[in-house]
Amino acid sequence: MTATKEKRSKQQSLQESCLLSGIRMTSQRRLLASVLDESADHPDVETIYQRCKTKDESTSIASIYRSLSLFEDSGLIEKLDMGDGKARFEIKRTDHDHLMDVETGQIHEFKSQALQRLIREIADEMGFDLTEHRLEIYGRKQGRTACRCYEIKIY
Amino acid sequence: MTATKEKRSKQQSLQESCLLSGIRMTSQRRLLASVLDESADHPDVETIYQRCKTKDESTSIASIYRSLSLFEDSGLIEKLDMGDGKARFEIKRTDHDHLMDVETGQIHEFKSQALQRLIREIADEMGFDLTEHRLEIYGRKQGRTACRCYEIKIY
DNA sequence: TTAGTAATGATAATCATTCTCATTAAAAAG
DNA sequence: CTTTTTAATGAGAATGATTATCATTACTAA
Repeated sequence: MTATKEKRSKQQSLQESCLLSGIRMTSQRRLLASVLDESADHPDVETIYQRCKTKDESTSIASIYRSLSLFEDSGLIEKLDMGDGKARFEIKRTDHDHLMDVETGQIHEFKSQALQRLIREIADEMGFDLTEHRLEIYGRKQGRTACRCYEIKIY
Repeated sequence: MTATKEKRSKQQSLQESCLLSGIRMTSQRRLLASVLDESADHPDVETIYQRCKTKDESTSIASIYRSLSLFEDSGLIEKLDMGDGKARFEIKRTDHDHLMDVETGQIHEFKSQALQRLIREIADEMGFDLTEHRLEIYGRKQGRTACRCYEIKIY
């Protein structure tokens, strides 16, 4: 298990993947793909929209949603659910999962071959071919004391 | 790893857990807790609301949301995200996870000690104390052929 | 009982996402 | 390289799940 801190490898850009998937590439989709290619974090739709708008003022949020869905349906990007009501996206890499710091909200990526293998085995034992999985681990940094705010009543 | 098909064991009802957690129990919360106690499936909020309404016509959807959040914040129930926009709930049992049949949408539960252990280990290796985790496996029943609809072009 | 506080029901407000539709751009056909 | 056909876009309206507001009701603690 190794934490992955390095920036996304540009082995195959999302733009290229789109072409290989036979997705008709328009200037808007090219822009969106490039923004996602350059995002090493896990931006929500509004953030993605703003990043696109920086490069092309005429960007429409409707097209962002439409294209994100298209890319997702083609299996090129992945939707993350981090508890808040907002969808977050990243280029799909089936080789890693996420751990979220419950105190700071920071998202950490990690890879575990053992985990990937075990999940596949479980699906198999249940008579299913694994399509994909979604795992989010929530944790608190060790050595930091839990400090939720409790109301203290003084008598 | 064993699939759990039996109905929820009534070892400790949600109603009891609420009392132990110091939650003030009103008739509405008692009703909601009993409805969840009797639900062996993974109902969404609207369904939960309807089930409560059957037993008490005056039930308000606002209170359902409020009480579900309260129970969840107290760690007594768990919110599931199955891809559609609706939150689904079940009484929290940290000992099992879910596999979703991508064809039928049916949710299967399973237990895996190995998986629980591995997730805890991963968090630990990354310097975190595991708070909880959220795992959904998606799969296709073995022996069933994938049949997405492709447009076929005839020349 | 009687404050004082918290919970409820009804409904309005919010917010992420999806839909509509007129316009524009791309692909196919000539 | 125009014309025709089809798909994609932008703007904004519509939707639908969830949350907030507020007057009313039900607990709790003296």
